[in-house]
Amino acid sequence: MISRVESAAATRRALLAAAADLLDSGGLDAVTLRAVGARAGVTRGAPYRHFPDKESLLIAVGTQAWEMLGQRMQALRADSGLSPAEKVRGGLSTLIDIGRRQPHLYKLMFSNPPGDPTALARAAQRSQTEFLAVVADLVGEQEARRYAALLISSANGIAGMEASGLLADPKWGGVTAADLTDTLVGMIRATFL
Amino acid sequence: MISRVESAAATRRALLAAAADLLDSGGLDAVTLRAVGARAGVTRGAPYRHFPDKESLLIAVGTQAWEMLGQRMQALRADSGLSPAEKVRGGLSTLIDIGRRQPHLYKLMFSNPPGDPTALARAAQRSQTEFLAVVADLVGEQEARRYAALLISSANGIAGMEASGLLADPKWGGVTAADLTDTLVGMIRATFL
DNA sequence: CTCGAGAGATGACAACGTCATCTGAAACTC
DNA sequence: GAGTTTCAGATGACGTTGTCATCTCTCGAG
Repeated sequence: MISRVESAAATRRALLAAAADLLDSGGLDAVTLRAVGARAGVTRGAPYRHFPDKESLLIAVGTQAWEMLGQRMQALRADSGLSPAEKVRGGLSTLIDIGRRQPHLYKLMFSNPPGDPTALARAAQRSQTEFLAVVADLVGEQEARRYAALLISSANGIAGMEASGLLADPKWGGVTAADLTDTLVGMIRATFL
Repeated sequence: MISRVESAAATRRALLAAAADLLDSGGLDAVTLRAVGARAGVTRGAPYRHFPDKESLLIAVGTQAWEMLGQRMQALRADSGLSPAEKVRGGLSTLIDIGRRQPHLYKLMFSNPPGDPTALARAAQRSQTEFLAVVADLVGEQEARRYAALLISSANGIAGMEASGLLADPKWGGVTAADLTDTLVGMIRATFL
């Protein structure tokens, strides 16, 4: 038997999953409270029992994504079979892969909401901390913060360029996101050798 | 006396200016066709005489911004008082400055519309070509395309991180967008010396 | 002078986010 | 176990939005 609080929690999860699905398949415009409710098996008003408004629901979806990324970053850092450079490259690739596979979710993760300007930074905490530690192994504690910020920013930009189709321009000679990541990590490594 | 076509063109310009103003001050949500019309001195239906739909209006605003950036890039390239490295740095700073001063416009410039996936790439053509030439002066024709793509992507990412407030996190030790740009250009220069 | 074209105004419609209110069942009190 | 509280969900309504069909009026060509 399912208790009332269990059922409520299940609905909340269903709403989050529905919103994430709709975001993936149809973009932000497809995420309407009515559609989310319908996909979760409830009506349009039900989400208001779990989230104060639509923006909060989207923040929750983005936070969920950041948390999963944080776990992957931690696993990457803990992987003893990889060199520091490989870990850095892996971290960047992980981020860029989200941008490629789930461009709308990715955009959500980096678009901070007007209502709560700190929501993103809070959600991104763990991912960034893990990545910072990985970078420190490569470039040392002294310069870690600057280079970690640069690397995350660059990876973010590469993913964004790819998502908006700007990288596909023949002007760039068919360069891929992976090429740019390699170039970047190569430059970092050359700088610290 | 103003002719009819002149007045129509003036309305079109007024609509574009109104949309850009509203975007700057209140973000994308503030750009409603009714508000744009009101600010341009017409009613809500008038924009449909100049743009097929709202998305087209926004594309036009973004295209305008890309064109102005293209002009600035050209002027930068033509400036004989700057070294190649300074030109590259200037180009990146110009882009990042737009991100800082007009974050909503900046986001629009890099957010590819569902209706016309090639609109952005077309609008960005000139800016990218100019920047490509500047980069070629620094790293040579051979590697110019890859590094230009990397630099634009990175600048884009830096601007995005700054705009979403993720750079302000104390974790990064108070690093600024300018710091990251300098670090990036410094690495490029070191690689090609 | 006539008339077609086109810019703008206006009314209407469906979809949206949101709120107030209602309903019913689970959970708690005695 | 009966009565009461609580809360997830359903429903109706409202204001706003993008968009379309239709109407008006004025400018410019013939």
